[in-house]
Amino acid sequence: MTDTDNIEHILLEHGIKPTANRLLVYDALCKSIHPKSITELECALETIDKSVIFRTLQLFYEHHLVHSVDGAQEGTRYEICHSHHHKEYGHPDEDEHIHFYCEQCHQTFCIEDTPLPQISLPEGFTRRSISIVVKGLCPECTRNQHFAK
Amino acid sequence: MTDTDNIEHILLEHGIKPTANRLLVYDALCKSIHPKSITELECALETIDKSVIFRTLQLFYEHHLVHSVDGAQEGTRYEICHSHHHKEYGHPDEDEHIHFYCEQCHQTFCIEDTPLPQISLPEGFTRRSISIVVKGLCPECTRNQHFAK
DNA sequence: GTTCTTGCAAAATATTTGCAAGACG
DNA sequence: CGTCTTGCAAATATTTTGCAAGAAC
Repeated sequence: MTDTDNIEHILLEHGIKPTANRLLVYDALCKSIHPKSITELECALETIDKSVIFRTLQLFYEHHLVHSVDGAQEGTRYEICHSHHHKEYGHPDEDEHIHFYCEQCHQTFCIEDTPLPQISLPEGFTRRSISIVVKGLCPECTRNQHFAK
Repeated sequence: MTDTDNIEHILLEHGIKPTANRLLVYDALCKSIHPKSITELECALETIDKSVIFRTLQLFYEHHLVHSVDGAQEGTRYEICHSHHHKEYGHPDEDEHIHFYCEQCHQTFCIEDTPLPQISLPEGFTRRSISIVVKGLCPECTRNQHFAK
């Protein structure tokens, strides 16, 4: 599905020149269930420098190829944007979804089942994206919490 | 309103010993419209070391005295929690609200008018807090954007 | 005296930029 | 050539911890 040719095609569609590094970064993001931080990507892609990863993600973000997730610790995380994107500023992507950050095990989960709520902003604000992060304990840590009592 | 005696009272109510530094940090947060980062607080409170501010905010957060806002850049921001708090884990605070982060001027706004949407999580997750950050352009930057065209 | 808080220093982590060499067209 | 991309180094920024001195009780 997401083989090299495919990714190449996707990048081109978004106006990004498909270099080898970019294909690798995209691929790594695709293969992950959880959104990934720059550091994690750096570990997964030992051949690529973090500055390149940084600039790649920046590029991807500008071209609506990834979402950014601002979990609390360990910096921003990124994940592939699967929807059709909107080129005009002010149109949010369609596949944005809620994230859950576990304060115990520090993992970020994608909550895809729950629909993104409709949020109306006061006059004047232009929306580009939305980030909803619920924090607390994930199922496993919730269970452990109970045992601890 | 939020004079020293008052703040002292609030801290005590939340089980926090009201030291001089803590009163100052609380006071600084109260006086700000926008949520503040550790760095900003460090500038505003020149007498207090950032490690103390860090630990103070951590303490406040644990005791539901502040919310944390994960705007993209410049790290986490904090703001006073005005609602009654819930001591049990899993009860979100009541006065949480949406934030807007301007990607142009990098300012974080509190959107208090818009009600926080009801969000249901899958089974097993325990919620502690929720952070909703809409990103885009603030009214002023939106206006400038138009002129730029 | 024991515990908690503070300030300083410093480690650990994350983000961001400069620049020269190389790839691409 | 001229532009874009890369890798390395390094500057910045941010978060976090260790520890010893001092305050609080």
